[in-house]
Amino acid sequence: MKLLTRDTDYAVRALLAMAARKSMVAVSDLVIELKIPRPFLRRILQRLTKADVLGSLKGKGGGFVLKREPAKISLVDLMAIFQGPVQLSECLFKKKICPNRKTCPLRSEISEIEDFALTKLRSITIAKLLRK
Amino acid sequence: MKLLTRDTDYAVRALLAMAARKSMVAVSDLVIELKIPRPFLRRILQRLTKADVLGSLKGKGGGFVLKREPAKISLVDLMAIFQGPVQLSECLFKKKICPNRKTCPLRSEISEIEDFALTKLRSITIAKLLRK
DNA sequence: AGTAATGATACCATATTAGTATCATTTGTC
DNA sequence: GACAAATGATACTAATATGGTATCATTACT
Ligand code: FES
Ligand code: FES
Repeated sequence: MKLLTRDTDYAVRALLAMAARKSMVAVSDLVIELKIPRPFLRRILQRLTKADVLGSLKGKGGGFVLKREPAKISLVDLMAIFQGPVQLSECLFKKKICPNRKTCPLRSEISEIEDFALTKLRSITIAKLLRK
Repeated sequence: MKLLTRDTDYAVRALLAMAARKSMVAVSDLVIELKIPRPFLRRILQRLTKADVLGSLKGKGGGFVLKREPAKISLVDLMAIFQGPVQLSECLFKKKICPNRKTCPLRSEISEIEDFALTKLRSITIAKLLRK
């Protein structure tokens, strides 16, 4: 089971590169550095901009900048942006097996897994990854 | 993120039905009870048979029976059969970010998530689900 | 022999993921 | 103001995974 999709993966790499520079960067530059297909990377950065993780400047000399602190960008955030919210606790069996969700022992186990995963994933931030 | 795929889901339901009966059942009967498309269910049961969870008997009066104890059939087992082994700790970033896996702080966090999930999922067995 | 079952396998349909292409809009520079 | 260099928006194609179907061979009971 894949935990991260490729968008998320690329987003992390791009953010790491940008966090290292701190200044406005054009996609062209990042493409050279990261070797990610240009239009694909563009779309990813645009989504990050919409999500307010990046800021952008149009026109000549424009590009993208980090807008949020690296310590405040975690894997869950990025997963949420590119893969939808991390929720493993959706009813596994679509009501066929457990009659009511309140007393379902399955749900409680799954919820624990989710909580655990969320905590861990939240602790992995761009800042943390940068320190290496 | 979907934790279980539909095959797994259906497998659980079928196994529950079979565990309740304990005798040889033909697909036709299960189809009526479970309302799962017949050829699809057939393929699922065949895979379970290959995995030695079920036994089967060909020919008239044949069908499938539970071969393994309900307490020894867990969600991880079924996930492994239908979705491949549960391993979340595959290197997330394909070597681009962490130079060497041994000292990777990410890996340790992810491994913890995986261990936790595995333990929980292993504890959910057909027997346990049946007790309701 | 005939029939009712599974075994094996190939096939089709749909959804998700990965990646591309294009045109509009903004902005700095001459 | 014209031009060039950037992003914004969006629509499209390709590849893969999932969900589901169809078919024929094989086995076994009657
Ligand atoms: S599995 Fe859905 S409520 Fe228990
Ligand atoms: S993310 Fe792959 S080794 Fe750290």
